[in-house]
Amino acid sequence: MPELPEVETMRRGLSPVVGRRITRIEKVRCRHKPITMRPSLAAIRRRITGRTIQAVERAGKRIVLCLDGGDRLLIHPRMAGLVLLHDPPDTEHLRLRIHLSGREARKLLYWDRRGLGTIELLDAKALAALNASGTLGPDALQTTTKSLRRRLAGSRRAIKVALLDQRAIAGIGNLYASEILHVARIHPECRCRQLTAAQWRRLHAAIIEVLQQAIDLEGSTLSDGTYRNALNQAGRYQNHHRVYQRTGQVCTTCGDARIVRNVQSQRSTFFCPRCQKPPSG
DNA sequence: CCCCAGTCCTGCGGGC
DNA sequence: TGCCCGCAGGACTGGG
Repeated sequence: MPELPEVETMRRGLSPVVGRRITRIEKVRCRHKPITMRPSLAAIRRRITGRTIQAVERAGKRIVLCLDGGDRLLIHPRMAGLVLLHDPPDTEHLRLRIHLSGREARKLLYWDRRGLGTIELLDAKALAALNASGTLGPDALQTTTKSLRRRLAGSRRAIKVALLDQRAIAGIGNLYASEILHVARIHPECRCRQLTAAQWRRLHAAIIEVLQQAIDLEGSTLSDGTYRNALNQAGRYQNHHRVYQRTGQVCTTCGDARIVRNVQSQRSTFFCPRCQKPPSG
């Protein structure tokens, strides 16, 4: 499931497309339901064919292709989407080929096993409106202890649930939320309001540490094998998971308690009951 | 403000 | 062996 580290890895892998012109957008024949595109594929095609990709950025869990003239193509892989330069995992779920000028890396591919991903074209005005709407909070890697507190400390929500709120902080998903809280030694059911100054500092440090290490190891490829980088290679951070999908296994930090799974907001949470003390009261 | 259930979508694994 | 069901969860929506 692409979260910040996986999307950042994809973004880095896409650097060869910078400076290229979009020559053709090809919808791949696919037996599955088409993915959501806004506006329609035809309209996107009309507007961006012939444009040059000036930069590849990331906004939370979205890849942003910055085009000359100010338009932005936002690719949001959601659960099972990949943005690739070569060799998709299979051809059955290949959705889109964006043909580019130049000699190498002439195709930017969008592959999506579940089809939950979305592709949106925004002009400068729509982009400004999106930024103003607060739909997408500040990037998790750009937060400070102070900004984290300012955005979350007043909430009555459990910290695990709040970390998943992209309006508060962008980029953290279900996997990294559990990992981050374990590093920070904070129980996932602690209410934001009850966290101490020391806990906020540890939380911020853990966000940076976990996300940065995961980026260094090119993200997590789970047993379903879906996530790959832009060159269709697996990540390596899954070998460093402390709690995620480790229910019943001994915690590697305390070497004593076993990892517990519970459900918050209909989502699995994993934690160590010894390292992460439950909230008092 | 916040919570919850439902929705989108497909593949996979468990149970029978 | 095959079928059905539930699960995976990011983001959004509608109702409370």
